Amino acid sequence: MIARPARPDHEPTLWEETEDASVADVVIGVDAPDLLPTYSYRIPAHLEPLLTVGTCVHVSFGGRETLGYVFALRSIPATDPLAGRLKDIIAVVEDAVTFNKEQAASAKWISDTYICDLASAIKCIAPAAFGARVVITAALSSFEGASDGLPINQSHIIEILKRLDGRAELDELRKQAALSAFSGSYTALVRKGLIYESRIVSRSKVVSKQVKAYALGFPTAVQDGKKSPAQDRILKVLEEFEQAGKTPVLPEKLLSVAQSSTSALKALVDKGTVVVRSLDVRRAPGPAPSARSVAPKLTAGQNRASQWIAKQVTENSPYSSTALLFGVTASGKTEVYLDAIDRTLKTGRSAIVLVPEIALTAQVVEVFSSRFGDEVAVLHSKLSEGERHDEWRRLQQSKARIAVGARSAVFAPVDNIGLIVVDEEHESSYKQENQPRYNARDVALECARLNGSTVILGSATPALETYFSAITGKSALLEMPERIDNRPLPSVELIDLRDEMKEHRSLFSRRLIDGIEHTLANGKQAILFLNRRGYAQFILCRDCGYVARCPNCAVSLAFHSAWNVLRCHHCGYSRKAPTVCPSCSGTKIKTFGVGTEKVEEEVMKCFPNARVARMDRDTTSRKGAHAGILKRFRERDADILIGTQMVAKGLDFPNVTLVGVISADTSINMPDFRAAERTFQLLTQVAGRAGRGEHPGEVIIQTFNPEHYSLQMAVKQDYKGFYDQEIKFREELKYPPFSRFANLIISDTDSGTVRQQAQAIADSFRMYLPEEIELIGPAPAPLSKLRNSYRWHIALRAPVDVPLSEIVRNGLSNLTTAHRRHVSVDIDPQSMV
DNA sequence: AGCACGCCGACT
DNA sequence: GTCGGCGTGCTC
Repeated sequence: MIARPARPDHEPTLWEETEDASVADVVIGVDAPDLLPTYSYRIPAHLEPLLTVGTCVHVSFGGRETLGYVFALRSIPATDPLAGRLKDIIAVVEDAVTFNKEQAASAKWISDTYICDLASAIKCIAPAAFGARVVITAALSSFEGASDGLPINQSHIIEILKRLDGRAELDELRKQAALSAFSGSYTALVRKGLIYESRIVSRSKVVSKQVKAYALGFPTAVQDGKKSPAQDRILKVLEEFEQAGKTPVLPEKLLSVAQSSTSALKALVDKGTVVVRSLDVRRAPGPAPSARSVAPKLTAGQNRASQWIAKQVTENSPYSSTALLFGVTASGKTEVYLDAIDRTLKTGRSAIVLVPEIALTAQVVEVFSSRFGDEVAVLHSKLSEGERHDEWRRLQQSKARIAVGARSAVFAPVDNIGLIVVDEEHESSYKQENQPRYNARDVALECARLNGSTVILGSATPALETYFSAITGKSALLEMPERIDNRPLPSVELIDLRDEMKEHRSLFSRRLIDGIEHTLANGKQAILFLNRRGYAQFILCRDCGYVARCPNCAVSLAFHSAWNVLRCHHCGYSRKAPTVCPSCSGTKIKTFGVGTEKVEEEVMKCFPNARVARMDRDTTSRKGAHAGILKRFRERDADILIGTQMVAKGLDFPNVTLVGVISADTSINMPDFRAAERTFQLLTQVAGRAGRGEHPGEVIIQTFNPEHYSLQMAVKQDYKGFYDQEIKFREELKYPPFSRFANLIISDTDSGTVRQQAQAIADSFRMYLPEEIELIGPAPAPLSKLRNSYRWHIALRAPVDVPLSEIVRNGLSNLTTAHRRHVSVDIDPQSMV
């Protein structure tokens, strides 16, 4: 692709004064702060037919050349002051991975709402798009006498280029020349014609995987008369596939159906009777779907919900609507999703299904694939580049119309979205914890508004905000209060550890030990839940009180026995665990605060015959590890599954009759207004893993806070009881849903500077903040040092009806650029940590 | 982020 | 005069 130089200062002609100019607003793909969201370029007439929203274009920008993405197309009057200063689009880059019109609107919404630049929002939607680069190659026009009589820097560049055989990529040349003022001298050489440039667009390295596949060649007129039954069988099979429109055929498939060998196939290829073609194959994440399942008869509750949804996706389409599907655990929400998707596909539209954990995607995908086959595509962060590329392309080309995945699947490249399902909508994992800090549930609602789609928010324990919306009429409320087959909810029992500890000091109360013994004796399975990984929360020297702390973060190091290391759960720092105290050389080092590793050790000690599986971040880091552990447990190769919150959500194991919560106190004591809600949700969810089959389940929760209302309500599994109490507290203290928060995090490598900055930023905000917005702080952030940065924070609390993001954005723009660089914003934070 | 532009001192 | 060093501000 050769660039034509854009006219720097073109003179307006009469024609241009009377005609409007076609321009494209382009998002520039360079990583730079303080840029406008888009820059406008003139569209040369010959490129006009190629441009739509999302098209990748090659443009000149700020003296450089980069790629950008068309965000909007419009025409501007010749009288517009910009009109005379616009550059032309240099070229169109075809077949680039991009976004559609609705996604462009989503990106705008994300950048406005969560306060990030448009380019980062687009990076969420089309991450692969930014893999492409403009590569400029510089070549010497002539070797002879090229550098005679030139300024020293210019001849230096020429000499370097000669050494590189007269030709090099510009970046390489710049590096080799090692000149501080490279650009000036280089452009002078280009101007003089001593160096000429050529440009290509380098694409992302991920491409489709192609394999050999076979089809019939020209009509089989040539008969050599010889008998070759194997070849005949191959030809017969190929004819059948051809008629069904399913050629070319993969060799494994062809040979297994035809009962032939490769030699027979090879002979046919040599004769030309069969031809080889290449075929894109899907690098499928996970196993192929098992046999197709059929829709079971819906229960009364499922049916009521499905009827309402059916009405939305068929009659009300394309108007957007939202329903909270409030169904107790094991009430069969998945079946309602399947029914809704089926109806959506029948209207010719597509669907997105969000699940909160990667651990759950495999199970959900399995269920969905067995109903919808290849229509299902999977998207989550643990896919390989190739798998992601393939799934992405299948969705983009509408070969698959159901996208299933974690948070980022809300950006699945599907056209004409009819339905978005957000399963376990209350989960905090839908919130991205780095910039842009979007909540996929809220993005889904906005996306549905833009596409005119129906949204189903499913949960047994809805977020307070969601239930509040439903009962105040902002969305529909579909209730399913009964479990499938009217199975009873599990019985839940609280164990008061204060009493227990007086007589029996152990990780497991006597009641829990009894429970596990019974479960094992009956050939059933148990899940033990503890929301802390590692062996111990920290180690302490009994002689001098030394505690190993992270050098980069303000936290203690956790002890992991499997690797015998101390590890920081925030930054990943790790070092060998000491045997003697580094401070006093004492040997009485003790562990405190139990984690899942310790639970595993104790279980093996107390129940030596039980087969144990453990699932937490440490055992699931390897690709496919989730699926492996769950498969082992499902196939009853393990009796007890120990895990962190990944075992609490959505898993469906009919043989589990006992759930033990080792300690309910970790989440209840969090310094956060959502601590009670989190605790209630987590306990109710984990309790819901018990008794999903024919046998009733029981749940044993150990705690030092048995009176706390979130535990009391979890025992009764009474969401509405919990809601009534919690909503009063929220209203009294003006917490969401009666207000909205924005959290400003100020960070700096120096602890003194960060305090001053936080103070100055708070002062600046106070000057501009409308009266109804309350500024809380500044104060050191609960996690006051993270990855070697000291952190302070400022909380802003606003009434629900003010445009919070806009106000915060104004506040930020009034800061000095030095201050601005140290602030990161979290709109609607999930926690203030 | 990069790159142009402008002002300034050093050297032909 | 001309070159190159570095600070500032803009990028359709």
